[in-house]
Amino acid sequence: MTRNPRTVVVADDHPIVLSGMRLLLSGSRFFEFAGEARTGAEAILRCDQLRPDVLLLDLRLPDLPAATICQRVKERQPDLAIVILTAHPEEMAVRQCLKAGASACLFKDTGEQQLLSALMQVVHGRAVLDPRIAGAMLPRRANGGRPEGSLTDRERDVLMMIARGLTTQEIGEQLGLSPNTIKSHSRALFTKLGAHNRVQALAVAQERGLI
Amino acid sequence: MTRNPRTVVVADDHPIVLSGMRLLLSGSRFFEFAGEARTGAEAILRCDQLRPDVLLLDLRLPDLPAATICQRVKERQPDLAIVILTAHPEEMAVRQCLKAGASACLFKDTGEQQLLSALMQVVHGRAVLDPRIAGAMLPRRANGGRPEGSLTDRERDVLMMIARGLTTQEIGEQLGLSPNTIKSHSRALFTKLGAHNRVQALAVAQERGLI
DNA sequence: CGGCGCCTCACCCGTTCGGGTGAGGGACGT
DNA sequence: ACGTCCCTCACCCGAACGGGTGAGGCGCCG
Repeated sequence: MTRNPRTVVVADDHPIVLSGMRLLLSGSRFFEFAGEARTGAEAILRCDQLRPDVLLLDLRLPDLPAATICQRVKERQPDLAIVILTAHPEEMAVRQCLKAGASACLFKDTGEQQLLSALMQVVHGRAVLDPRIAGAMLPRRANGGRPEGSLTDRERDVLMMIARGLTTQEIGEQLGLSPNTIKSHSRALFTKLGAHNRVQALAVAQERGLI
Repeated sequence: MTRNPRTVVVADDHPIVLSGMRLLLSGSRFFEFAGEARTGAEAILRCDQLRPDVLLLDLRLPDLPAATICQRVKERQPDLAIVILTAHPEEMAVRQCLKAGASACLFKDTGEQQLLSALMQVVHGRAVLDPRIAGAMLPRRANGGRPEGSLTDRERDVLMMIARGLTTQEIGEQLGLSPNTIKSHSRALFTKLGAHNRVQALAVAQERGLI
């Protein structure tokens, strides 16, 4: 319900990424490109100055290790969400960042919509790990090795039926379940997709190639 | 179903736009950033060299009028789709470009997903005009031979915004209209599409290739 | 001019959705 | 055995949606 855009600071030594992110964020009504940094020191400074909601942090900056930056920034702003961006999966560095308070880790080849949706999830308090690194990151887990943030079987069922234009009631009949159950699954998948309603969920799912 | 990605050449004198487009296109499995140009002459050259499917063309380039570029390029490659990008709505220039064979005109503040969706439509042979310029572009016609049962401009606008996951309220704000008006358009297009709700409308529109 | 289509907006009403909370049972791994 | 996750279902409530009806303005065509 918070209609104010979340402010984002982007820290990356590649200008092309900065401009790309600026464009990307300016295209979303949910986010605002608040500032940029090309070094770790600058990133810490910008966060102090601008008090953003999110720090988008390149894993490799010329001056400081990303984990150090995470730690420093988190000391000052525990509520800041940190999203790590990396070109190559460097397990150790990523693990250290997560330990230091980062909320998410994404690859630089992540699609725009996925990136936005991941940011959306992060500002809603969820952690997001790129599937390609999530496996290495989480050898544990009680569930069937399902990647963080992906949908359960039931949620996928419901998503498909939503995509076909069925109402909650109809989906319940189709699956032989109570409408309440369908609503539960809907809510769950909306949260996972960072959507506020079923149409947004479809938009996100489409971008992710889920449907 | 898995087609080859459509190749795109981007012509713009703002590097930031080029890099933004490169990032955007590389995030879509439907398109490939084939090349870039900073001048009109370079754009024509690149199209000759690369034979792309789409030319994304800034309305204002330092050396040549966009309409001239459209004409030159179309002479050599009639099948090339040209999409005009503009920061400000310059009616005359846009009109000339369309007359010279451009397939679409979009504003530079167009969101990523809208832009991609517009490109998608263009490569499928449809014309796309930004709503803000479409009005000025088409002062003609009470019903300019619109096929029976097809959507009006406004209805299409609303449909697109519905597809992006916006609520009735948000669409109204976006278009500067009352929510009541949006509801009227929604009802109209639902009826035309034989849908009972917006999700069904999207399903139908998708089947018919409207989006 | 008069009709028609489109765009605009209003009000009312019932249904559906989205969000919050709580809870029980089953499956599985530690 | 315990924890965790998933699936199931319930109730409540406010917001959004879908449908009906009516109406004024505008532009175009006959």
